[in-house]
Amino acid sequence: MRERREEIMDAAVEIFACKGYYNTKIADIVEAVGIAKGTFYLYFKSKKALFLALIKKQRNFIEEGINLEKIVARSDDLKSFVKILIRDAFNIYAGNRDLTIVILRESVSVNEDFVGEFEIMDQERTERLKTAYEYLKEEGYIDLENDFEFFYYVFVGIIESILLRKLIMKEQELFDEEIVAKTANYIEKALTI
Amino acid sequence: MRERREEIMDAAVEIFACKGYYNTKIADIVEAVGIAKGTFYLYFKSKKALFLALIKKQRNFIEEGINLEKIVARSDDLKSFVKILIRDAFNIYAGNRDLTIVILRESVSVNEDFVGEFEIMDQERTERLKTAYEYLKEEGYIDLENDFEFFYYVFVGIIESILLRKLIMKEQELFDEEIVAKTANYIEKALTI
Amino acid sequence: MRERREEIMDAAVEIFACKGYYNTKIADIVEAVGIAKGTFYLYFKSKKALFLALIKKQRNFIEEGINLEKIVARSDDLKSFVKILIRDAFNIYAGNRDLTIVILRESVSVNEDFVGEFEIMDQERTERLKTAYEYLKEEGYIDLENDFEFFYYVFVGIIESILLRKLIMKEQELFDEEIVAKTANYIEKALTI
Amino acid sequence: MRERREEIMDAAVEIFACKGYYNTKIADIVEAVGIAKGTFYLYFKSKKALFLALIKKQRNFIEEGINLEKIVARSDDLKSFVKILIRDAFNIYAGNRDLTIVILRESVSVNEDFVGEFEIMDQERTERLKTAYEYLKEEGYIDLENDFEFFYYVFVGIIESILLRKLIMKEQELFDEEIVAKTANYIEKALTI
DNA sequence: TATGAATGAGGTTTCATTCAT
DNA sequence: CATGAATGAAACCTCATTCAT
Repeated sequence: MRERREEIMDAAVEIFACKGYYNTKIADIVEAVGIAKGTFYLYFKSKKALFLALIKKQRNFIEEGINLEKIVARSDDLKSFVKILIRDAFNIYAGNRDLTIVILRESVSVNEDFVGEFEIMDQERTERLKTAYEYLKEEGYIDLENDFEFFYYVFVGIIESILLRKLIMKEQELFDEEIVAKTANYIEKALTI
Repeated sequence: MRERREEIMDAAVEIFACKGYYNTKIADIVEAVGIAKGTFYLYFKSKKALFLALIKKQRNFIEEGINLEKIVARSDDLKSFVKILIRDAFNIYAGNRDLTIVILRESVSVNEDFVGEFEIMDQERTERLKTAYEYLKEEGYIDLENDFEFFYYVFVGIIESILLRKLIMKEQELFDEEIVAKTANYIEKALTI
Repeated sequence: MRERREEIMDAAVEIFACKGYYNTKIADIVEAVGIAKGTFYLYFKSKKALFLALIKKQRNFIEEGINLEKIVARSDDLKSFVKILIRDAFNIYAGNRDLTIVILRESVSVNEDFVGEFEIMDQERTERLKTAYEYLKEEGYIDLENDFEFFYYVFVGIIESILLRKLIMKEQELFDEEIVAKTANYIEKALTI
Repeated sequence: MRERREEIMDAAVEIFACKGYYNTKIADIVEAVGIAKGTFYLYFKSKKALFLALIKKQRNFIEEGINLEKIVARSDDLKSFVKILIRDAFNIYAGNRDLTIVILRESVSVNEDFVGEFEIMDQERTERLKTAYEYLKEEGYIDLENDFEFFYYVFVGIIESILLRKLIMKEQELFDEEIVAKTANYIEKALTI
């Protein structure tokens, strides 16, 4: 039997993705899981704690799914680097579609309860991108003129834009190789002189 | 004296931008304006109606502030077109910082009350971009291989990414000519072969 | 120009008849009259005061419209007495349909603000009926066994039952001579040995 | 322990009977029961829903308490028929004094939320009376001249008139055999040639 | 007289959380 | 571990009434 705690998180993610954090009631979640309200509080001390656990889960997925050293090892130029990075990223997101939707949406909206956590997530992403940026610069793959700020905007902006529209349309095969290639292509062009 | 209705909208925008839609109470708004609760309901029949009015306001700003025909008339190539478009867009957003934050954030989160309105806003943006896209293609400024889907992702993604980070840091001079130039430059490169 | 105060009362009666006392807002009334809210309070010190004025108005209609001495003078037996009384009553009610509906309905429902007034109205009616009852008994038109309590139930019950159904159906010619005759007939039979 | 839902209905009936629907607040009801406000909404989704449940309850009492076939079986003539019917009716009403008061009062007043339900109640009563009327006519107990409309007015009017006055005076032994006999007697006389 | 914007007490309803069983 | 009835603070909204103009 799967862990009760996991069960709750899965049900919550599905409902959060559909109705948003504020419009999801504890009653909705426990009904979906098939447990009593009191039981929920045996596993999470509050609704907020549940959401924090979801943020943590997504952070773990990303940490495990994106290994810059491996990507560096496998790539020969800017294009291949970007492509591998994007493929890895899309794999993580497609494999956790609802969780990704939830985190993406709520991180953009404002909730003082979570703002600190989302800042940490963003810092982690910034560090990963910075590492990548430094590597690409050292290798001469991107021009010295490029500053990190816009490197970040291009990467994050294009990917999040695609994620938001693709994930929500619940298509099968969201991120096939063609989309990966195209995305990588546009980002690479933006970053090349 | 400024219109009471405008006063309420302005106060609401400021608080929504800071605390989000759900965490903002009518009590917060009326306190900020310095009126009684009942007075609020003389001007808006509900909290939802207030928010719909804000969406409408932003739609009007955009409609008035972005005139593709004028941009076309003033531009000679892809670079200048993108630059003028971005300058206009940033001007609108910087001139209505809080409103832009509010709309941007809540449009990403999920609220069944507004989802229809945000879809309309997105359709309007899509149409504007489509017009631009067709123009650029006809003029031979962008390659025939470029499909509109990614044209949209690049434009919207990069701009929204910049907006979200810049607006929230409440700096003065958010969108000076240098940033406009840089943004235009990256987008233009992404869209050129 | 008709008296403003009368105008307000007339509009109020129409709306009260349609929506009931509690569901009628001062806003409804002033809108119907075409005056401002403040103006209402120049003529009535409160919603309650308006309703009390309506009760008073109905009491006056009844007092003016039903003259037992005249009825006695015109009648020869139980049947003719009852018939004249009922014709007079129906004339009053049909001539003030909405007001009658309002008073009838609210007198049955409970409102501690008006309960005293309605008790007075009922006492007045009881006294009128008692006078009639005594007269009929003296003349030997009704049997000695008949007690007043049931005399009252028969008269009031049958008439109110007819009123409630007839008035609400907004027919023309509600109380023609045939209905008067029938009503009188049934009441007369009930009261005869 | 009695069902919580029943407890709430009983308390509500008592207060509605005393103060009327509009003047009764949820706060009054929960205080009477000794529960918190939220608890009320575990059992009824709104004040309106509570009232609809009370209407339903009264309809059930009447349906269970008045069995025309049994009355027909037990009666030999108009007088006995009317007497049994009235005894049964008075028993129901006396056994649910407050509920009867509430339903009677609010059915006369106007509330668009319940008007449909009260129309159904009236239709059911009309059908019951129609059945009785047809039976009495077939048996030759009432004259052919009698039309149903006035049969209804006489029955309903006299009974409701008695109910309203007797119930509200909160006497013990409201409907003893003497009152039943008298009521039956007057109605029977009204319906006989 | 007349106005109508403003008031604020008071109503209904929601829902995260608790706790006795 | 599990339950689910109960809680009550806090939210949204209404509307009779006031008062400065």
